[in-house]
Amino acid sequence: MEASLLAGLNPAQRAAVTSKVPVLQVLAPPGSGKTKTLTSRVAHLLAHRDYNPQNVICCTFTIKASREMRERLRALVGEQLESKLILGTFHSVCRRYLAAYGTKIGIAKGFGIADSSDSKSIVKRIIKEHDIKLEPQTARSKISWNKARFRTVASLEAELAKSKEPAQSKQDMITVFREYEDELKNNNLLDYDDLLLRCVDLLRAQPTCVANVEALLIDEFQDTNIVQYELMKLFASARNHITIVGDPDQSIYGFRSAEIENLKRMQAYYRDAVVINLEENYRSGGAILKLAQDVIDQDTARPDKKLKSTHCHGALPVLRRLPNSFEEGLWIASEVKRIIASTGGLIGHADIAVLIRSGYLSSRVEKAFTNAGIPYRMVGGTRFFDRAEIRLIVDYLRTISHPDNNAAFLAIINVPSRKIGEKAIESLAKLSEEHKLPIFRVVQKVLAGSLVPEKKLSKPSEQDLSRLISIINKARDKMEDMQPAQVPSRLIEYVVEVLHLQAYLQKKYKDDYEDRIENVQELIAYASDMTVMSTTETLPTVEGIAQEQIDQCQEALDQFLANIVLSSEVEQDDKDDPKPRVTISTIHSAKGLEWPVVFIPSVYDGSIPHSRAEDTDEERRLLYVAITRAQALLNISFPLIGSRDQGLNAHDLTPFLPESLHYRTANKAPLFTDSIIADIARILRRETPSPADIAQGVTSISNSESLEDDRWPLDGRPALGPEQDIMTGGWIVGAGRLQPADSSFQSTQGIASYQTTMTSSRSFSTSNTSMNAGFTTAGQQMRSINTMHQGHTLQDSPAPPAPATNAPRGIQSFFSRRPSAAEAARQAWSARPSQSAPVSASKGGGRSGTQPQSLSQSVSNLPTMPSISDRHGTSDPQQLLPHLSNHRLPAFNAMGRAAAPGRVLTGQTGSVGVKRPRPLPLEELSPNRSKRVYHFLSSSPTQELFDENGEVTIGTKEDFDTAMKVGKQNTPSCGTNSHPGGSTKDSGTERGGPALQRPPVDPRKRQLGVRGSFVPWNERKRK
DNA sequence: CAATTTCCGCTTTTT
DNA sequence: GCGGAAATTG
Ligand SMILES: Nc1ncnc2c1ncn2[C@@H]1O[C@H](COP(=O)(O)OP(=O)(O)OP(=O)(O)O)[C@@H](O)[C@H]1O
Repeated sequence: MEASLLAGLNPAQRAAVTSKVPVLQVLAPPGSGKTKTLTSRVAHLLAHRDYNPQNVICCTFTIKASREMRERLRALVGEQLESKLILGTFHSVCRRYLAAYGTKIGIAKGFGIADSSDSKSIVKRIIKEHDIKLEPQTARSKISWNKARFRTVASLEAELAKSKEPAQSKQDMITVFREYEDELKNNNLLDYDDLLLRCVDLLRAQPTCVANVEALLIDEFQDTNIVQYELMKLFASARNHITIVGDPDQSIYGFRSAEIENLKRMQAYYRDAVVINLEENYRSGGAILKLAQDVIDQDTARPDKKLKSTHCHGALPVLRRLPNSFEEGLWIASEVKRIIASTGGLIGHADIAVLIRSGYLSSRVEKAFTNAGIPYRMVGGTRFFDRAEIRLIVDYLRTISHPDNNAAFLAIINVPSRKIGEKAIESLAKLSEEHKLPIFRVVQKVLAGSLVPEKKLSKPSEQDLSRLISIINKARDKMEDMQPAQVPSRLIEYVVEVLHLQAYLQKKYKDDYEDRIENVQELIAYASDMTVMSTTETLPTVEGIAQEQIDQCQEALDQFLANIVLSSEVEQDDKDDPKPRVTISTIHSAKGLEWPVVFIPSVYDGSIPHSRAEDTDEERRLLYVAITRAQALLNISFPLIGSRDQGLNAHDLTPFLPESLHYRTANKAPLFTDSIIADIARILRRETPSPADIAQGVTSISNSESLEDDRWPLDGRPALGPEQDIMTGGWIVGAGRLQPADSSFQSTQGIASYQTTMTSSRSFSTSNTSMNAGFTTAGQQMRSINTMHQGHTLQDSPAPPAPATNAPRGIQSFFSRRPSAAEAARQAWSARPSQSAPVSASKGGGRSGTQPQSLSQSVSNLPTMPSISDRHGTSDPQQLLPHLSNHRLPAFNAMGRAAAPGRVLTGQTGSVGVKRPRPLPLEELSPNRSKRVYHFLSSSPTQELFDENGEVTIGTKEDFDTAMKVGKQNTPSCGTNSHPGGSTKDSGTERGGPALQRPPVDPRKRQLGVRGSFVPWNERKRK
C-alpha cells in the first residue's frame, strides 16, 4: 500500500507526502502535482501514520476542488475512511462547526445563510430607508471588504472618531454596515463572511471544539484571506500540524480579499515551517509551458521561477484572430469538431474545455455548440439556483425551515400573488419593528386580530395570507414525520403541489414554462440526491464539549439549504448522464483542473485584463492560470470587433500577449498530422490511435467542413464562401450575408466613404470624410473593413490577401500531407454512403463551382408579403411609424453577427427567444415565417419598417428620427443611392420604386463601430 | 392599491 | 437579454 501510494511520485513529492515536520508548505508551479501531493499526504497520514480521519481537517476553496479531493481520496483510502474526514470548503467546514456548537457563542439554532442576493436586498432596503447616496453593490462589497479584515462596525467608528475630518460618506457607510449587521442578527442569518468570522469567535471561545484535530491540510493556500488564516491557526491549535500547498503565481482571488502575504506570515509565525518546492510540470506540453512562462515573467515584481517541462514540446499554442465574437464561437465549435474527428478517438468531448474570463462570454460559445450539436456543460455561469422559479421554492423552504427569516418570508409573501402590495408590506414591517417580532409572527397576530396594521388588509388578501401561514405550519408538521434524507425533496413536492406551481408557472411564463417546470423537476432530483452528503457533514464528538442536540429532519433541511447557498451549481449527475461533454467554465472555477484541450476565447484588452479590474497583475495571473490548464492543445482566440453590445468597437489583443511573444504561438490551429497526434498521445499518456482509427474518425467530417483550420482568413477578416446556416437552422439566401464589392457602387454618388487611418501600431480609427446624407453600401462597408484589417496587422507573418482559394483544401490537403494515413483515409472516404462532390466543389459557393444566388434573385424568390402600407392605407412614414414593432428582431438575433449599419441581409423572421409582447407581431405580417430582406441603419434593431416589397429597414428610434429629418430636407431620389446598402440595384426601381423612402442614416453615426451615441462598455463607467 | 407594461441601464471573478 | 424602476392600467 505504502509503495503503491508513493509509486507515482517523484522524490520531492514523496518527501512532502511522508514528511514528519509539523508545519509544511509545499510551494510549486502549476501542474507540478501539488494537489496530488496533498491528497497522497492525507492518504499517507491515514494509512501509515494512524491518523484518525475524524481528526483530520482538509480545506479547499471551491466546492469543485473539495469534491475532486474527496473522489481522489476515496480511490486512495476507500470510502470508509474518506467519508469520516472533515473535508470541504472553509465556509462549509465553518458552517458545520457553527451548527454543532454555535449556541455556545450565542448563535441561535437553525441559523440561515444569507446569500448574495439576500445581502443585496438587505443593503438596498437600508440605503433606501436612510436615503443614502451609495450604490448597493459598492456598499455590499465594502462591507465584505471590512469583514474579511476583521473590521467591525465598532472599529470603523473608532477610526472615524480619530480622524480629523469626519466625512459624511464614511458615516453613511458605517450606518449601512451597522444596520446590515443588525438585520442579519434579527433574522438569524449569517452571511459568507460571518460563517468564517463567527467560527473564529467560536474557536477562540471554545478551543475544545477542535481539541481532537491532529492535522490540518489546506489546498490553494495563496487564496486565503486573513480571517481564513486565523482559522487555520485555530483549527490546528491542538497539535499545530499543518500542511498547505499553494502557488503565489496562481493567486486570483484578491478581489475576495485573499492575501498572498499569508504565505510569509505563516512562515514567520511558525518558525519551524519547512518549505518544499516541486519543480517538474507533469501536465502540459513544452510549448504551452514556454508561453505560460513568458506571460507570467512579465510580472517584474515576481521572483524568477522556471517551469520545467517533463513532456515533449508538442503543438504550438494557437493565437487565432477572428472577425467578431460570434464567428469566434463558430470557430471554436468547428475546431472542437475537427479535433475530435481528426484524432482517431484520442480526444473526446470531455477532454475539452472553454475557459472564459466572464460568465456572459459563454453565450456565444453555447449557441455555437448547440447549433453544431456539441454537448457541453456550463459551470458557474448563470446559476441554476438564481433562476426565479428555483429561488421561489427555495425561499419557501427557507421559510419553512425558519419562519422568522424575514428575508425569505418577504420573498414569498406575495408570490404567487396574494394582493399584498408595497403598502401592505410596509405596514406589516412597521408592526414588526414596533413589536420586535418577525414578520411571520406579525402576520399570524394580525390574522388572529391581536394586532392591527395601519393599512387594513383586504378580505381576499387576508384569506390568502392565512392559507400561506397554514401551508408553512403544515409543512413544518409534516417534516417531523419524514425520513430525514427525504425531507428536502418531499417538502419541495409539497410546496409545488399546494401552490399549484405548475399552473402558476404556466400562466406566468407563457413562452418558456416548460423549461421552468423542468428546472423544478431538476431541483427535486437534486434534493433526492441529498442522502449522500449528510453523513460526510457530521462532526466527530469531542470529549469535554457537547454538540447541539440536533433534530435530524431540521438538520437535513438546513444542510440542504446551506449547500444551495454555498454551492453555486448543480452537480452534473454522472450516472444519469454519462454523455461526455465539453466544459465551458470561467477561469476562476477552472483553477486546479486540467484538460487535454483548452480554448481561451476573447483575450482582448478589456476582457483580460478586465476593464474594471484594479489589479493588472492579478489579471495576468488569471491568464496564466488559464494557459496552464492545458495539457496538449491550447487555443487562444480573440475577436477583432466586439459584438453589438460593445458597440462594434475594435478590440485590441490583451497586452499580456504582446507581439514579442507571438513567436511562441501559431496563427492557426494545427493540422493533425501523425506526429502531432503522437505528441498529444504522449503528453496525455494515452495510446496513439492507429491509422485506421484516424481514418475512421475522418469520415465523420462532412463535405462542407475542412480538415484544416482554414475556414477563416488568418488576419481576422470574415469568412467568405457559403453562408453558414448554423444560426437560422437551414437557410439564408445565397450570398445575402455580405454583399461583395459591386461595380455598380463605383458610380454611386453621395455615398459616405470611409478612410482608415492608422493611429498607432495597435489601434486604428475610421474617420468619415463625407458628410453627405446617403447610404453606405454593403460593398463599401466591406471594403472599409478590408482596408482596416490590412492596416491592422497584428502578427509578423504575412496574412494571405484572400482566403486561400487555390491552396489545397480539406481532405485534399489531408491526403497530400498525411501520406501514412492517406491510403486508409481515402478508402474510408470512398466508402462513404453519400459520396457526393468533393469538398472543394460542394457547398463551396462563390469560391468554386456553384454561383451564389444573387440577392436580386433571392428577393424575387421571396413570397409576396402583405404590405404595411396596404394594411394602413398610407405610405407616409410618419403615419406608419407608430405601427412599427418595437422588439428585438428575431432574425437579427439569429443572424447575430452580420448586422451593421449599411449592411443588407436576407433572413428569416421567427421567434428566437423574444419574450416581450410586440406591438406589431411579426407573425401577423409574415404568418409563414417568411424570408425577408433586412436593411440595417444601425446594429441595434429596435424598430423595423416594412415596405411594400416585404423588405425591412431596421434601426433605433433615433436612427429613424434622424432619417426622417434628413429625408424631409433632402428627399432622396428613388435611385440606388437612396437605398441603404443599395447593393440590390433592383430592389426599388425594378419593382416600381419604393413607396417608402428608406430613411437615410446620419453619416456620422455610420462610422464603423460607432453607433449613435453609444459608448462602449469598457469606456462607460470607469469611475 | 395592486398588477401590468414599458423603459432604461448595465454585465468580473466566488463562497 | 434581464432586473429594476417608472409609468400606466385595472
Ligand atoms: N510524479 C508524477 N508523475 C506523473 N504525473 C504526475 C506526477 N505528479 C503529478 N502528476 C500529474 O500532473 C498533473 C497535475 O497534477 P496536480 O493537479 O496535482 O498539479 P497541481 O500542482 O495541483 O496543479 P495546479 O497548481 O494547476 O492546481 C496531474 O495530471 C497529475 O496526475
